[in-house]
Amino acid sequence: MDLKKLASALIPDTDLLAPEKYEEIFPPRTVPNGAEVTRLAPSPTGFIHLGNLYSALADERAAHTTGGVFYLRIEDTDEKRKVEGAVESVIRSLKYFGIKFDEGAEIESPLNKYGPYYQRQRAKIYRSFVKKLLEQGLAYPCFCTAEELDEVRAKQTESKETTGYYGKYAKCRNLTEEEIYANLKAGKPFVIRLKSQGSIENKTTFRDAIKGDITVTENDQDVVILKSDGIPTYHFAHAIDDHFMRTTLVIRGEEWLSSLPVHIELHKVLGFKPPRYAHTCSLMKMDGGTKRKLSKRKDPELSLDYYRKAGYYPQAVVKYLMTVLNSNFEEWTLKNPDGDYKDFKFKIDKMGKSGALFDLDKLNDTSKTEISKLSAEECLAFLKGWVDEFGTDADKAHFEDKDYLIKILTLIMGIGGKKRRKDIERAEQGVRLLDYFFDDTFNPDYSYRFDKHTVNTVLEKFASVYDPADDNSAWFAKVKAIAPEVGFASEMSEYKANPEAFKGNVSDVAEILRIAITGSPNSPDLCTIMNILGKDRSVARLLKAKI
RNA sequence: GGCCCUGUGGUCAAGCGGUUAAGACGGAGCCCUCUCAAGGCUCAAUCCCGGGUUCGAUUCCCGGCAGGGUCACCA
Repeated sequence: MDLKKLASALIPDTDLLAPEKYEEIFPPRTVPNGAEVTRLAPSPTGFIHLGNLYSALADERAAHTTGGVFYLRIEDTDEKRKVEGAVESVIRSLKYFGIKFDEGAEIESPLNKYGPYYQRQRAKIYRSFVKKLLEQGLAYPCFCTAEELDEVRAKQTESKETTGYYGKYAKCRNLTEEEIYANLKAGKPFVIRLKSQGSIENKTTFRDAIKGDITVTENDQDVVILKSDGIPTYHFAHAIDDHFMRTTLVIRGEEWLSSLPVHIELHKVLGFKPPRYAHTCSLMKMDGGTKRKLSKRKDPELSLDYYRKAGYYPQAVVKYLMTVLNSNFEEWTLKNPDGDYKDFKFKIDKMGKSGALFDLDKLNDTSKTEISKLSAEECLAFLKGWVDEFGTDADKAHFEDKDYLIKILTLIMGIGGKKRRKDIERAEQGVRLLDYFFDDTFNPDYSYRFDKHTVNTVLEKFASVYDPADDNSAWFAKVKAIAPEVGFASEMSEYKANPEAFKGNVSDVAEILRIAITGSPNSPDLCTIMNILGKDRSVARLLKAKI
């Protein structure tokens, strides 16, 4: 068979570059020794999720802790999946979490020398290599229809054989020259398949950067490398792109592990040295007693928008992910509470080998801790950012008064005190903590644990003696002074020694006042709250709260 | 089902043949305290099972079992 002629008939393009040319066009990168070149290669579905962020963070850290390059490539080989604006959305979302690319699709950079970074725009490159494989007899056209393939698969499943296009099932593998040209003449659509040289009898070990040594069986499937629309499949594009973009470390989800044999064979037939691979485990979730992979259809928490809407502090999400990525990160954080996570020595081989259950409690704790380290101004800026996008009209109006909010936040965050408070976990919840400082959102629940007389006496008495000029101890002295008037103990020690003798104690007096002022039995320092509210509003609230 | 990956407290996990089996989150309790939050202290809780190898296995080997992934002209 004249393979050269066949290759030209199948790939009639007249403007293809010789495959060897690409080695010159995309020369090895000049990066320091040991530097990793990594990439994030999403398909442009527009849905960027936690798994992408997780992977992107690993890529970004692997590249930047070694002085390497992290780039963005768009895997748009599947026309059906394309969504408008998806690429910008990926970049924007990752940027929100502090992850930036050095080069790639839609990235302004002088480094963009290995593009184009959209696979559809790389069709010529792929086709040049497919043609070469055809000429070498390492690939062949296949005219099987989807129906035929389905039929074969059904039969294989029924007889419990391995499904796929291989061995005796590879019908088109041995088509004669006449048959091929006849099919071509008849205008039948075709795909190009790899003529696999492997056998499942041969097993080798392969070193994965995360999983360590794994057993791989040679590929014997005649996988499709070029689809009938002339665009390559993921497998083929991966081999070509990661070779010519000079990727050193391919970090991807472990769902790719099973197609590793295909990728190894592809690199082999193309004459490329494979990159190193790191297969990460998936983020899992507990569902009805068993673990399962986080799913974008079922789990809203997989979407990054979920975290933005809930108002998680972006850096906290990143830090949480870092603890999942490298468990010794947490220990490092404890030693370097104010350290930049970028100073941590990320190691790809420290990544966990088993799928981690996504731990919302831990994320919450991380977010709370991160927010507690902010200055009042930083916290205000963060909350305002959330309010601008997701807040109510009342929230937006409240956020006009910057000075007032700074006072409130200084109190809520415990700034100036011995220890920071950790009341704000997320913006969505933190903004609600502000409600009682504004009359329009003050929504008290006057459920007192004491009788009418006691409550009203406390309220009236305190309203009459309250003076905003009082410092904390003067304020508290007044609270204590009221206690005996309603039969409460004014000293805790006194009460504890003889609880039967009193109806209550100072803390109960404070509770009544607190409910009146804030609408809730729990709050930060009441004296300061009243001070922030001012005398008129404080007194008004005390009197309004009578029953 | 075939193939591959994984298996230490409720969760994330250190651990690389001999340890009282770290730490963090969560839980319980105590202290502090005008409540809450924070903080401090304390406690409970783990090596999937069965065989080997070995003086000794959580660590090594084999076999089960369990969980996960994957079997497309999707990535």
